[in-house]
Amino acid sequence: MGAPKQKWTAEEEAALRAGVVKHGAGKWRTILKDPEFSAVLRLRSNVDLKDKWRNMSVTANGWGSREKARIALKKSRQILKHDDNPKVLNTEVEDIDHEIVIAKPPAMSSESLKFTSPKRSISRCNFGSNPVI
DNA sequence: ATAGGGTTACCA
DNA sequence: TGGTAACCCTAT
Repeated sequence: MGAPKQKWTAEEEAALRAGVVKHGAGKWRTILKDPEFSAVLRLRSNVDLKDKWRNMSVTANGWGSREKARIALKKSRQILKHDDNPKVLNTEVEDIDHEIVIAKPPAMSSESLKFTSPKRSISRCNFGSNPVI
């Protein structure tokens, strides 16, 4: 009956950040196995790490909040049937910069004396390799 | 084991 | 009452 919800503390967030910066995102199991982080993330699970990282990335981003979650929640607060989506023409690609070097959803404590990246602004080097016409 | 989705609880 | 944070379950 004791389940007062485990609120994440700065220590946990720091360990999570360090783990992702050291090993990389998606390697929760490895991070959790690390004795250094396991000291703090000892009661945490791989799912918890992913959950926190997920919530953090979404909350500290362009989304005023977890709008996606909020919308899905506000929209119908319950999973709708698969409902067939006409799926008109869609030539848009998902893009998405894949992992690697994509860490640090929140802000840094006090470092980065060069890159002043307030958030994650992965400016692509322009892929439209279309040299004139 | 990892990623995604959905649900619940707590706080403002 | 609303929004945010966390936890559990399912699928890949």
